[in-house]
Amino acid sequence: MSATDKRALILDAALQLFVERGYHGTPVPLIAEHAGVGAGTIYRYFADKDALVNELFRQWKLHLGESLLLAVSDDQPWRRRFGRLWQALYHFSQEHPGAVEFLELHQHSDYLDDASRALEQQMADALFGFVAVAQAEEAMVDLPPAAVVAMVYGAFLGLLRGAALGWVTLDEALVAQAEERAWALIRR
Amino acid sequence: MSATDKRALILDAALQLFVERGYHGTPVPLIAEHAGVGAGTIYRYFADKDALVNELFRQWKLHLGESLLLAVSDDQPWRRRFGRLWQALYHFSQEHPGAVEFLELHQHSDYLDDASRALEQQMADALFGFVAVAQAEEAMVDLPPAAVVAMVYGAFLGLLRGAALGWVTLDEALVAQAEERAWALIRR
DNA sequence: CCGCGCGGAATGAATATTCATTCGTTACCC
DNA sequence: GGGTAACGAATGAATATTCATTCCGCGCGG
Repeated sequence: MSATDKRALILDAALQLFVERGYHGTPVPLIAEHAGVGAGTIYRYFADKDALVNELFRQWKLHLGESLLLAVSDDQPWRRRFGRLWQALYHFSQEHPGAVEFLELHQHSDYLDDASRALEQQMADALFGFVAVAQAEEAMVDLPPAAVVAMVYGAFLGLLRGAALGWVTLDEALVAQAEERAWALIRR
Repeated sequence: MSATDKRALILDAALQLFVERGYHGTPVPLIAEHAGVGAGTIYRYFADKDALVNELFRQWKLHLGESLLLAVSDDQPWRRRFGRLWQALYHFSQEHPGAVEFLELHQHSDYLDDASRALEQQMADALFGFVAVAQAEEAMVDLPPAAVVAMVYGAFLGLLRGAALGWVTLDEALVAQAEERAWALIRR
């Protein structure tokens, strides 16, 4: 097993546990156990628990950000670009279970460092920019871009949360219907 | 100072700290300090930290649930009933800062007891029922009621979160515009 | 080929710290 | 003065982190 494998095992175990129990609710030795490594091994790869969670945050924030920006970058009608964004969000959440939820965990984030916060701001600004351009072309409702992003992203997170609680079953059909409604939310 | 005052001080301090730092991230002595009481005093009013957080949860869940159901109970057109619901949510979040955020903290809730979970289910079912009736009268889009609630509530929480992060400024005007858009999300 | 020895990786028990909870004492009210 | 409420230092359990030791793979000499 290569070193990078072990590092990835630790990050994967931490992701799952942080989502299930929160950062402060997850003891480091439990992460080690789930990753199948010794507790000390974690400290060969990460300076401390804070460094681990920040690296996890940046990794997934970057990955998700890239996926969303890629989805939106084509030169297409706005309705279609929005559809690609919504679908990208859905597929990302299915391919990487827990990652989106983890990224949203961080209201409670004494532990996020400056680099992580800067990255979050950067990703947010990119989305705000997307909305601003659509508004300039009169394709999107004229609210503050941040409010548009907040409502759409919030609606999607609500669905994820409902799925996690067993209130709804997310499948292609429901997500497609939800996409229609989310578009109705923001179309001009 | 009466005993109930002290109890309320503890609950208020705990609410604020749990929202800022999460349950596991908040030491009991810190709650005591913020409440202006001794650490031991907390244990005169609550059996342990778990009992405290569960009581807090039930108190606010019940309070919010009552406000929302009251808003929706009038015999009015559906658009108007929805508007009252949305406004009730907004005013509640402004009058009781942190309470709505706190209630949403509890994905990570090893610590919620059966009574708290039952109450949450009950409140959710009441909202689902409201949606189901509106759907039966063909006033609301035909998604699973839980999905409708999840998206609308999610959109509102997104705005709250955006406000907390300084991305948007919530005021009457913005909330009214957002209400329009949220209605567009769910109207038939 | 085989076995020996070296260096880095991994380990997990031991340590230091943090935290929930207790309890002996003090302060206050009637 | 007796009883109740409050306090916060003390206690023990839980947790993050360290570190002395073991393990493992590889090269080299016989």
